[in-house]
Amino acid sequence: MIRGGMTTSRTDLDGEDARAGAPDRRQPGRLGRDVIVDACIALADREGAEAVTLRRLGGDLGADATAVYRHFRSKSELLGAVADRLLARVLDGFEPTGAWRHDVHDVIVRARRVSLVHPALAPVLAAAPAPLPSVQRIAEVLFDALRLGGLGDRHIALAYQLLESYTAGAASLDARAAADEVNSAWRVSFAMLPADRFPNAVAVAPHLYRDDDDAFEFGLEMILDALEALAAPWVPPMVGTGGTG
Amino acid sequence: MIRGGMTTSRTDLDGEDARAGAPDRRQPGRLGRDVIVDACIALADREGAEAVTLRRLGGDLGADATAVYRHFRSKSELLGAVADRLLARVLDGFEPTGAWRHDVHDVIVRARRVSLVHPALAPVLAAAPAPLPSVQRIAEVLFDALRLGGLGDRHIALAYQLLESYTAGAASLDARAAADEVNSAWRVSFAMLPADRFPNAVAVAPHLYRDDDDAFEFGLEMILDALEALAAPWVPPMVGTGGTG
DNA sequence: ACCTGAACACCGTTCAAGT
DNA sequence: ACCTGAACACCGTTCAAGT
Repeated sequence: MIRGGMTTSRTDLDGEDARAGAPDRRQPGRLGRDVIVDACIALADREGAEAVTLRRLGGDLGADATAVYRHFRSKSELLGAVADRLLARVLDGFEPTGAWRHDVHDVIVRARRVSLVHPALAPVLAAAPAPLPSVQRIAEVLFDALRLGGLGDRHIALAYQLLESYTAGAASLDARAAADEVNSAWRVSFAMLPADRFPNAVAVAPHLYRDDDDAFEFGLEMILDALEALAAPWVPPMVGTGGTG
Repeated sequence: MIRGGMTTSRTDLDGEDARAGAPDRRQPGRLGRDVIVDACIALADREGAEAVTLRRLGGDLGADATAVYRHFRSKSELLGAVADRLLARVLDGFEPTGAWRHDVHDVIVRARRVSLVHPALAPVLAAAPAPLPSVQRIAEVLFDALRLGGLGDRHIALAYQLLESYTAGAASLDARAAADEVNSAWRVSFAMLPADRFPNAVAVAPHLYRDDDDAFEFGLEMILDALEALAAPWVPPMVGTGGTG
């Protein structure tokens, strides 16, 4: 039974925009949401996401494990605040150039980079009851670029969901390969299949799970190609000039 | 410390291909891998993936919670076997038509369908030390279709990873919206943003997170379009015939 | 050869009690 | 107003002991 009911829709997460003005008026070092979120990120960076337990966190903060409950309603609300803070970095220093394809590429690659460093992030985003403030800001930038690309509202929405799914999926699959030896284990596993029943797998294996960044880049370009063609299907045929690899 | 060392590469999972011949020579109803996997799936279908604990499973099987350890080295090995069994359904009744685009579409949609019913599946797949047997069979079918589409080995590998990422990402994002009220909560959240700072979000919101299947279909068609263009960039321009919606 | 049962080392969360 | 500490109801896993 969830307490449910009066959540209204003021996002429940208090985005607080990092807009200078007095982020936390307490003695420095005392608890407060920001300090807890900081400790969370530090702990995750230091020992991995699975080390983030309330007891460990309490230890790092010099407080009881349950002290966090004075500032967050649950662990998942805390993780939402953490994800929001991390995702805010995606747009740090981003300036739209007006070249829509370049801008979409840039934002997506930045988002992927953050997701790769914090693989536990994607599930938290998906589990949130409403889009995090930082996700909304990223989405707005992407919407804008896609509109500049010539897409209508409906296609913008669909294109955004495509980019979102691809980025989330790639990040969660690539996260596994952090050790990088997993990728080669998967590749070898395909390579060693019986060639009579798996002829294609054996042939393709050498190219499988090689460089995650290259593979992501390839997929992103495919998606951008398709979106470009969707916006401008009358593009001239370009006969004669060289094909692709 | 993982026991590590002599795993060699015989996949560690004993795919057992469901090839008729004596799947389990014990008294019917006695433990054995198959019976445990069955109970796992039944339990997950009945009460959701988070209900699958060894204690609950032991209860359902009329055995002690730790009895599973006589047949699986760990819970994650068990979940691997469960995922393998579920994914085997993807190719049930599939017959390649030779029309590559249709075949890829068909297999991906089937995979998505299975993933949607069992949202916990994707993380298990990604976490596996080697590709599950059923994943290898699905991959072989996709490789074959992509080759028919005119792609070379390297592009087949990259296209496969693109499809894999997209399908996994979409499934994990859509899984959240099982209740369907989450989708509209996200949509409303975008719609209610201040129009001056989020003009595009407000305009796009009505089309966002509408129908997961439609959105997935759109993205898949985009990807297939791009792959088709990659294989045959010399396609005639098709002037005059109607554009897209 | 297979299973049990107690135990270990953890979890997130609640709530009365402290200051 | 904020924090503590004990307690609750769980986890996955190990291992000696049973049959």
